[in-house]
Amino acid sequence: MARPKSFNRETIIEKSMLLFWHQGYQGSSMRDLGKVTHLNPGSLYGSFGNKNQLFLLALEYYYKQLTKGINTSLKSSKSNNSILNGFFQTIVTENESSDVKGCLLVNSLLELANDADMQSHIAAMFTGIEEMFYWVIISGQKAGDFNKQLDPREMAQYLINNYFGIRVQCMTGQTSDYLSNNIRYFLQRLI
Amino acid sequence: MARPKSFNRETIIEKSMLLFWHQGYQGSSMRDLGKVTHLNPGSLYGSFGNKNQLFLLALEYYYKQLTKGINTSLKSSKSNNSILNGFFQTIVTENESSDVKGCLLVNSLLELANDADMQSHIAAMFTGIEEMFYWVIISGQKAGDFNKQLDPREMAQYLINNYFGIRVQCMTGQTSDYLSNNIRYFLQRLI
DNA sequence: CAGGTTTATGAACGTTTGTTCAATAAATTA
DNA sequence: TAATTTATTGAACAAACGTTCATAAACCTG
Repeated sequence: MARPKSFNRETIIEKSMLLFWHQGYQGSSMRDLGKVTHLNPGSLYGSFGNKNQLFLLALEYYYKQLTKGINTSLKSSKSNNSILNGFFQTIVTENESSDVKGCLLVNSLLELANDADMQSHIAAMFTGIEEMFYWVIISGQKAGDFNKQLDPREMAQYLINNYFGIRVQCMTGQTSDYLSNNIRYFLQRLI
Repeated sequence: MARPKSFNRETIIEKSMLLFWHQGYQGSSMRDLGKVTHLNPGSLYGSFGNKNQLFLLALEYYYKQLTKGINTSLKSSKSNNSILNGFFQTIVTENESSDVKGCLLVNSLLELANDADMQSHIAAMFTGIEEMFYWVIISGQKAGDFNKQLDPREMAQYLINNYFGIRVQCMTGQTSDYLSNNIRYFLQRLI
């Protein structure tokens, strides 16, 4: 295969993802991406096609990272409302430590609202998150962690709605206490 | 004052607002704005300064339109949960009829996350909306429309959170039924 | 109608954008 | 070592960006 590539593909995707997350799609130029990845235009285009394709890889990478935590929690023996609590508290902690940037999926959904292809990709990821919530709730209702009178599908949609809300609130510069309080409040309404 | 302007200032701001709402800040070029307003660059710059200032006027205009409905409802004799219902149902109806575009304030908050000046402008508007919710709740608790055991400030923050959620969901192409169901569900939790 | 003042026009400016490509470098294979 | 294949480099491209400005047009005042 002649000369091998001088970089790790996933590392480049991660660095690109972080820039897109921080600056948005339109706010991240190919020159910016070149700087953070230490790659020249030719290498970026040669290996990733174009800006749009690199962005899709970044979205996919972000989605995997986001859902990794809750998916491993699901297989553990933790109580189901502590799983949800952990998921949302991670968001608060992350928001505290790093520069403000919310959720890459939500940001991108709103920024690229007129790109049908992008929309369907992101919508599918949100369905994945809702499904994750759904199974936590189903298992939580069996274990007695959540109110059994409420419809689990509606509860999952309620959680997605509040997930979006919290992610937007992260962008308004609210304190961690404020966010935690919000989370405690809407989670409490499922018990 | 010599030659008078050939356009109505507010009309231009409204048309610009609609474009920004539809295409985002970065997605709306000065040439696009020129087209929808039927104004040449010189006129736009002469009367509105630059793109950034025109955008701030558009935000302000949008905010006034958004809060107009609920503010007049507040002075009417309608029951307080029907005021909230009306507010959210208007969003669903609007989402149904027009092209998808969510909430200009939320969209802009996420798109321009690194612009501190913009952030503080938008954050102030959100505070305004929360305050609106707060007074509906206070008056609703007195009238027996809402649960008196719950803290009104927390309830208002809960509403803002779900407002953000619904506005994001509007962008995912959900049906009106889905959105209405979501709204019914989170409003129900205040009773 | 003449003089003065403001507005409208649209070509043009310097940047920046996403992207391409010929030239060079570094590996593998024979 | 020579031939071949693939990767890296960075200058260059056309298009689009926000913005400016000299000119022309239109109104008000006297």
